Amino acid sequence: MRLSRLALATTKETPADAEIVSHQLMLRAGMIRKLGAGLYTWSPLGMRVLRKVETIVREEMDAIGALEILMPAVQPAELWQQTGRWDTMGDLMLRMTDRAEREYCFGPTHEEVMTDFVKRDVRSYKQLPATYYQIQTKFRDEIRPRFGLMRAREFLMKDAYSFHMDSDDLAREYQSMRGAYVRILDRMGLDYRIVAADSGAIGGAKSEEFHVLAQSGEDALAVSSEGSYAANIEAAMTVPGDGERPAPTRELKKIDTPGVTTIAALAAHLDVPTEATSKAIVVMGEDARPVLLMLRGDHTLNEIKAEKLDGVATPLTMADEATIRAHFGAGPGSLGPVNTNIAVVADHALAKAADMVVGANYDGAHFTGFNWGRDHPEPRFADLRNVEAGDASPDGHGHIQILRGIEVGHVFQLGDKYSRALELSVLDEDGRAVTPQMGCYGFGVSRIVAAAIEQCHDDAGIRWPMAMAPFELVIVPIKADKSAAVRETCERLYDELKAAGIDVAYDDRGLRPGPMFADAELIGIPHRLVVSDRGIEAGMLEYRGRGDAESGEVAADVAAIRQKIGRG
RNA sequence: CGGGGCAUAGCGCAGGCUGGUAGCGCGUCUGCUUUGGGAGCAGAAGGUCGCAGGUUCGAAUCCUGCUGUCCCGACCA
Repeated sequence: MRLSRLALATTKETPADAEIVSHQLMLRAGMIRKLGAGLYTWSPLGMRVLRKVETIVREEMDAIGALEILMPAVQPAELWQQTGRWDTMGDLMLRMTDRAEREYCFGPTHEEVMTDFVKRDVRSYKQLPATYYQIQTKFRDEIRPRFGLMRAREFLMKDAYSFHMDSDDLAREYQSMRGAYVRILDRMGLDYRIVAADSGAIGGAKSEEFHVLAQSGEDALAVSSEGSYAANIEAAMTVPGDGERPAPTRELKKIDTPGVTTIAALAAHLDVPTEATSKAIVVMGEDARPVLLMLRGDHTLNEIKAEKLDGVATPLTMADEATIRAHFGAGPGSLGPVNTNIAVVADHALAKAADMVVGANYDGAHFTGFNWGRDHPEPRFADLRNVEAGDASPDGHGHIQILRGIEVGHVFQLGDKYSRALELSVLDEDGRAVTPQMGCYGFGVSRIVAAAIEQCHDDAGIRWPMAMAPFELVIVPIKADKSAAVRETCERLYDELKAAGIDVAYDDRGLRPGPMFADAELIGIPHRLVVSDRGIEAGMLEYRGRGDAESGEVAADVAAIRQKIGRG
């Protein structure tokens, strides 16, 4: 590609409304332009990157036998009503009405349409298993779109769906798809982790997420320092800990703690470490009565774990102050298990605690010397808290480290949630109707472009991994307008490199060297060749890799160049 | 949806308090000179100051409403 024809639109200045580096660099490099909140146009330069990602994804999907299709972006409401998601999706779904007042949505995902498609054609076990995928634009009306493409409302996603006669075959395909994702990310050369995940609103059993590691990542990942355990912090287990609970040594004693409503203030007031205190959180139960959740003072509640507790309302709802006062006689900050008949669920970390500090259910008072069994019946113990750095790893090897990640892929074993709701049924070998098991597998095509930049950039701009770069190599002429030799050498190299299958850019824009170098670095081309009279006289070109500190040389012929850039 | 910003030339910003000819930098265009890290000189184009009302002789500026957008929170592949 001749850069004079690419409509490059780079800028020196960083747009004011771009917060994270990938958003800033994509705007500066002219890869995308904002149309509205969470809506972006991809420029010719950006499209080159997007297409490279799509190509890798498509190749790996095809390689595991997934079949490409393309479903409508606009979907009738009826299908969504059948699975109940027309109501449960809420405002995330962009809804619209046609001229006949029929209701539609712009698809935020495609389980319903996919299942319906299979239902029309698949009748026999002989037609399964089958895996379909598409690369398509989704729209999710995010409450708060942000960070450019990282959390856009309209985005490009590869979504795949598989159908199976039984869960063993689903598990097999799940592993196959997981392997394809590993190969996709390996080919892209990104540093990533696979973590156990909560399956969230989509439902289903086993699920794992693929995260590109980056400091700006929105997700926290709990990863074992020595073992293989890795989980999204939302789903990461904590280890109960072993040993016996010490015997009580102190009497239950009420103490005045006026104005003390936070753990930090309580610990300071009593001159004890925060882990010697406890915190009480009141959530609504399934029967409209509240449930008291108790954690060690220095721990934080994992709301997903809390929501899954038997007896706790879904979605998790914090009790308001009026409800709390009605049941406890005190406000938040002084709550505890003593003298209540409210159901108590305590985190494992409190199971081995003795002589605890708990709220007294009187404003401005706490108890010290609280002991389970003696001062309150043994509560139900459960895993309620967020895992923290330094915790023992659940797999028994090493401790937990917290990493930040950007979720770019998610694989689920869905089970029969959608096939059952949409009455998909096929006949097995014995002629019995079976509801197929489904898997679904998402991959954020546009998001991974941003994620790659978050992981791969420097002060000068983007440092694409080779597989994602808009061009592999750029030819930069020096004083081309003065030197026929420079022009001829550039043209010859450009033609020969193209013929050799190298994705080469030729900067024929006639700019001064500075802007050409700056643009090449900003848009992140991995290899650069500089053609000048003084090099031509020596039969050499200047070569510099995007990450190199210094320029080197390479002979001015295609074989030498190919060797230099690892394409020999 | 709650809280907080912002909206003036293609981009980044000043001006606003104290109402009176709309400015700066970058970019763009023309000419000449330049050509190894975002050139110099000279000239030029480009703005219903987000929208709608109001106050006023007069509004970018003051008042009211609306819209858009960004940030924090809850939510989320």
